[in-house]
Amino acid sequence: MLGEKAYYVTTPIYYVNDAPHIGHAYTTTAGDVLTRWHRQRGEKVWYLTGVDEHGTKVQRAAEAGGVTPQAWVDRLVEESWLPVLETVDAANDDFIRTTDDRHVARVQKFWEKVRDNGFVYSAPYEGPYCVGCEEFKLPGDLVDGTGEYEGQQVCPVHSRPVEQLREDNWFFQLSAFADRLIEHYEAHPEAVRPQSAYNEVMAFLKQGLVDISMSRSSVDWGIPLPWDDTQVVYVWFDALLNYATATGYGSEAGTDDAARYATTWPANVHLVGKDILRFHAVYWPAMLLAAGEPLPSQVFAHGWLLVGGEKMSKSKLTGIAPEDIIDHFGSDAFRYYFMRAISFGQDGSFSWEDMSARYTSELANGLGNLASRSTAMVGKYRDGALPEPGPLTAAEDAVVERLASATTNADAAMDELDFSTAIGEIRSVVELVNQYVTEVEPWVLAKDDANAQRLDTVLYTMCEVLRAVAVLYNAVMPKAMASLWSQLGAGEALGDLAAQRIADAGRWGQLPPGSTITKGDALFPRLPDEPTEA
RNA sequence: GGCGGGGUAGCUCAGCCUGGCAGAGCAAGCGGCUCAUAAUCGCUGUGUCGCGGGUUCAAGUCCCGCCCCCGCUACCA
Repeated sequence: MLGEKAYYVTTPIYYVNDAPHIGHAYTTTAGDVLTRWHRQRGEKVWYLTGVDEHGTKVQRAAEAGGVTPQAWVDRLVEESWLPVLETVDAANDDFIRTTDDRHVARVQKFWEKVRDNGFVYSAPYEGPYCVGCEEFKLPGDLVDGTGEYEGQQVCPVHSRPVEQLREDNWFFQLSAFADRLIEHYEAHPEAVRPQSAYNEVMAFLKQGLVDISMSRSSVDWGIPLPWDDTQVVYVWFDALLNYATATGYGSEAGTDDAARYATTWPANVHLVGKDILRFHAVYWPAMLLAAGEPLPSQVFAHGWLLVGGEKMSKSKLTGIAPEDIIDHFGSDAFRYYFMRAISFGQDGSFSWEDMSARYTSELANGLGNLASRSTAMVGKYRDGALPEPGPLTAAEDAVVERLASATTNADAAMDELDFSTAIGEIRSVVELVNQYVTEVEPWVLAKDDANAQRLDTVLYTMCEVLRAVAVLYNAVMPKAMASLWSQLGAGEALGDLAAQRIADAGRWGQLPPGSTITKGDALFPRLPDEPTEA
C-alpha cells in the first residue's frame, strides 16, 4: 500500500564534539513545535534530528582522550546529545548518526551514483586548511593573527593558524548546477526563507559556482570512498546526506526502507541556522540534482540567539546549556519563551530577566492563573462537576468568536513558521477570558441562587475555552497542557490531547457537562528570582 | 566596494510592501475587584520613529544622500 507523503522536517545534525547549547535546543524545539502542530492537523509527519560524528576534530579529540573515535562519539551521543532531546521534550521520530551503518552504506551508494552520472573527477588540491572549519581556505580568506598568533595568517572564523595541505582529491562538479539552481529558486521563491536568506543564496549563485573537493586523504575518521579507499568523503558531503539516508535513500525496491523513503523524501522543511545556509541551499540541492533526486521544498534559516547583544558562541564561553534554563523554568516554559519571544528567522536576544518576566506574566499570571481560578470556582460552586450552560450572551459570543479567529490565524501563522504570531493569537484568547471573568463576576453571581443558570454558563465558558487552549498549546507546551487536560477531565469524553485536531479546536461545546473538574497543581508555579547566577 | 537585514516608548518589538491622529507587551504609577498562583480587570505614553534633504494636502511609511550595528560577498593590497 502506498502511504501518504509525510510532512518531513529536519534539524541540522549537530556536531558531536560541541557541547549542546541553547542554540541547538532552539532549532530542535522549533522543529518539535512545528511537527507536533502538523500531527494535530491530522497529517502524517516525520521529524528527524541527529548528530554529525566524522571529521578531523573528532579524530583528534578522541586521540587526545586516548580512545577510538567510535568510543569517543558513542560516549558523547549517550551522555550529551540524546539527553538533550529529553530535556527539551522533543518527540522526534528518528535520530540519525553518521556512524550508523545505514548512513555509511547509503552515502557510498549516493556518491557512486553521482560519479556514475559524471559529476565526480580527480584532481590535485593544495591550500591552507583550517581544522576548525574542516575546510580548505582560499589565501584571500585568511586574516592577520593577533595575540599569540601575531605575525601569522589565521582562519577568520577560528582565529587560529591554518595548516598547508596538499592532496589528490576527488572533486564534485558543483559548477554544473548554478544555472539550474537559479532557475529552481526563481520558480520557487519559498524554497529559501526568510527573504533575506533567499537573497543571499541568489546573490551567491549568480556569481557562479566553482567545483569543490568532496574527499580527503588526510583524514581517517570518515566514510571511505567506494572507489578509492585511501580517501574519505569530506565531512559536509557526508553529513548533508543524513536527511536522505535516514529515511532510506538507496534501499532495495520493495523493502520497508524504500517505502519509507518514497513517502518522506523530499523534505518539506530543513531547519538550519543561518551560518550553514549555503551548505543547505546550494551544495545540498546540487548534490541531489547530480544524483537525480528531487529537491527539498524549503530551507528555513533561523537567526542567532544573542546573549548580552552578542552572538552566542561555543568558543567564547557564552554558550548556555539548555539544562541551565530548563532545570529552573521547565521544558514547557523554555519552548514557549523561545518560540514566543523571538521572531523565527530573525536574531533574538535572550536574557534570564526577560525569560523570568515573560514566565511570570504570560504563563504563571496569565494562563496558569486562569486555569487555577476556573477549576477552583467549579470546585467551590459546583462541587467539581462541569455544569450545563444556559443561553450564551454577547459576552460569551465574543469569546467564542475570538477563539475561532485565533485558531484560524494561528494555523495560518504556523504555515509560515511564524511561531511568535501563532502563540500571540492563542494568548489573546487567554487574555480575553481573564477580562471576561472580571466583567461577568461569577463570584457575585454565586451569591444569589436566582443567577444559578447564568453562573453555569460562565463556568462552562471558562472551562470550554481552556479545553481549546489546551489543544492549541499542546504543540508548544505538551507537559503543562496534559496536566490541564487532566484537570478538565477532558480525556474521558474526548480522548488523548495529542489526538485533538487543530481544525476542530475552536468548535464550541465539546467538553461535556458533568465532566469532573479538578484543581490540580499550578500549571506554572511562581518561581523565586535568580536561582542561579544568570 | 556591492548586496541584504536592523536602527520606533525605560526594555523587547510591531507598524513600512499598499502614505491618513505614533502602537503592543513588559516595567512603573493610580484606581477597581476578591474566584484565583500577592493573582486579575481598568485607567495613565510630550517618543528628535538613526541624521539631512526631497515628493505630497499629508511621510515612521515613498525618493535621494549620509551615519551606526549585524550578516553575505568582492576587490585592493
